[in-house]
Amino acid sequence: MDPRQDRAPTGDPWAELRTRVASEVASRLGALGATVRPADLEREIAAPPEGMGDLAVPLFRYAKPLRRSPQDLASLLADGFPLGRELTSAASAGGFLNLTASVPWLAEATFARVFSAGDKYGHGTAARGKVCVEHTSANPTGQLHVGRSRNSLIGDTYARVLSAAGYSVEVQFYVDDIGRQAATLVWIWSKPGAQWPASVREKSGVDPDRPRPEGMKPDEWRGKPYPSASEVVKQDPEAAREVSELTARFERGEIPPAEYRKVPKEILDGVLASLARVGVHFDEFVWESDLILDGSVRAAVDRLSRTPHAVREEGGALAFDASSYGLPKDLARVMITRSDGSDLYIARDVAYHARKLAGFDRVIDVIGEDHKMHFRSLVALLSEMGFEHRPEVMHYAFVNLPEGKMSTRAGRAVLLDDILDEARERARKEVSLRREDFAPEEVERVAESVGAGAVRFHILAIQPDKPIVFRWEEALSFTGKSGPFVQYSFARAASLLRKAAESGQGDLLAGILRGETRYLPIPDPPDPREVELLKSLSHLPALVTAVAESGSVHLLALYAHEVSERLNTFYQSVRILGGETGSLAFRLALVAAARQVLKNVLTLIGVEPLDRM
RNA sequence: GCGCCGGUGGCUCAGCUUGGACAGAGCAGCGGCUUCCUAAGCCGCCUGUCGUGGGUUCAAAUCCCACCCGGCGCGCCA
Repeated sequence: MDPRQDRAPTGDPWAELRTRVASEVASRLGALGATVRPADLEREIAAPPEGMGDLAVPLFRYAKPLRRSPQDLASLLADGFPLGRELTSAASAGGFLNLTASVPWLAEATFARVFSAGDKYGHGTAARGKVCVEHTSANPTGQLHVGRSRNSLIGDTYARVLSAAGYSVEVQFYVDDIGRQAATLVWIWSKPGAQWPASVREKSGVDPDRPRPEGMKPDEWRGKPYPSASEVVKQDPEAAREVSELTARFERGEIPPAEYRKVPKEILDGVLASLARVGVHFDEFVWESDLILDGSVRAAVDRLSRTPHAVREEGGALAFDASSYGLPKDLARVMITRSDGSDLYIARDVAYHARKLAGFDRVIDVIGEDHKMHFRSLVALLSEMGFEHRPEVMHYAFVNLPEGKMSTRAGRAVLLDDILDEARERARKEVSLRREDFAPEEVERVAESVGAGAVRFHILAIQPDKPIVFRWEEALSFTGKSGPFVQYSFARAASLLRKAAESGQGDLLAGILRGETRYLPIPDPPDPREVELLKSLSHLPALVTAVAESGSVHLLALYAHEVSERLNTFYQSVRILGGETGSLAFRLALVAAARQVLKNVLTLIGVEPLDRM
């Protein structure tokens, strides 16, 4: 009989207790004459300051209607509060009812969930709907810089969290292969070298008649002529005409998609290779030009042109008056097509979102804050077309450099590839210094992983709303609040468990991992550092739920740091193997649970858990 | 000019949604810890008018208003 089958508990260890406390308090307040909804009260339950228990019920708002002081109410409630097996004390303090959880109960509740759910600990148990997360969607015009990759990291992490919360998630990359930018690059590369404008040849340093140089990524090589070519297109009307002609021919079906997309595809592949280094992957690529070729864009424009707020401009361009959708007056005119009848980006975006809304319960876009207005317009257009649910958006602020805005054209951008390479170099030095026992391949593997972990964690640990001023030294930190610190803590736990198995505790450990933790002897009193760690471990399920709700992915990184810190403090202060026999099982369980929690949260934030580093 | 977002110790950031108990971390600085489970660690010390001013409240970093500073945006680019 698998013990996991035996009433395997799931979810948040605290959930039931909170509900019980809320209903108890509500009924007691009710007896005093107040009308209190348990659900409201449950929401109000907070965490008291350290050392004052685990759950705090604020009583201030009930004081006035009951004509008693909050302090009185708290003492009244604390007196004879039913503790059961979960609670060890109920105390009144400054208008709060503070409840302290019993450590044996919490240990049992947490361990049972961690070990029965394993890699799924913290994940939601109910299946939710289908959600589409679109992120990155960078124009295929060259290498990704760290500003752009903030989009990828936030989007990727959010997708992981939604999936953990029970959604069926599809991650999409929208490839704009037909806008002016990509078209410019397709245009320049469609010409033999002899026809390249001199300025492009010079500035890009690319000879298109030669194959891609050894060791150069395709996104770098293919992207090199972009700034200068785009300059030419801006200056020279003939060049601009050629670009328009090229896209027009493609839209008429005169150029096979595979041929037209050759260059964008190569750039995309290069970008994807870089993103893969930081653990970012996609399920689906939607090529913008397909939406044109299959008629979706035309259908969307037709539909929009027949809506009451459609406006035909003087030159013949189609616009849309969005003032009734709450857009600021001077921004309310949204342009949909050009005077020459060609459609603008938003027209194609509407077609794309129409398709997504039809196929998913939730549609989430991760886009930069510079697109806020665009998104609002998009939502207005979709509503006008009659879509009932709206796409949701996660905006993030830009990553700037100390010397100003990041700009590839101004040569002021930090490329994702470059920061990752530098991170790997530094990690390699650290690893070789510390681990002389590692084979060269392992040094390499760990260095890549630690470097990527540092970069990924650094970007992710900051609230998306906050502009980041990017500094190399900070992004490459391997200590303190960093990815490698969390990886290190995980490796340390993993190492200890290996040692435990080697030193004759294999059976004990195997039992713990099978979830046989119900009658684990708990030290009495437990060390406060054991309790702090245990409490952190118990908080993952509630956190995942909250982040799935709010999109505050940075909280996961901060949580990973908190667990690591508490694990290290605990680890440093007590002896686990070869310590007091009475506490061995409990401490091993703590380490095993911490290892599992760190693994799960690292996976959520896309940093690789390393068994050795 | 208008709109949206940010402004918390020397630096980088949590906390603000749902006001509550002394505002928390990391880095930097200073001082300790390794015959012992990975020192990428641990312990201690130092540093704060929570941009400014007003308001609401028993209670404001958190809510409201005004202003200041920074970022982003403001119809035929994406």
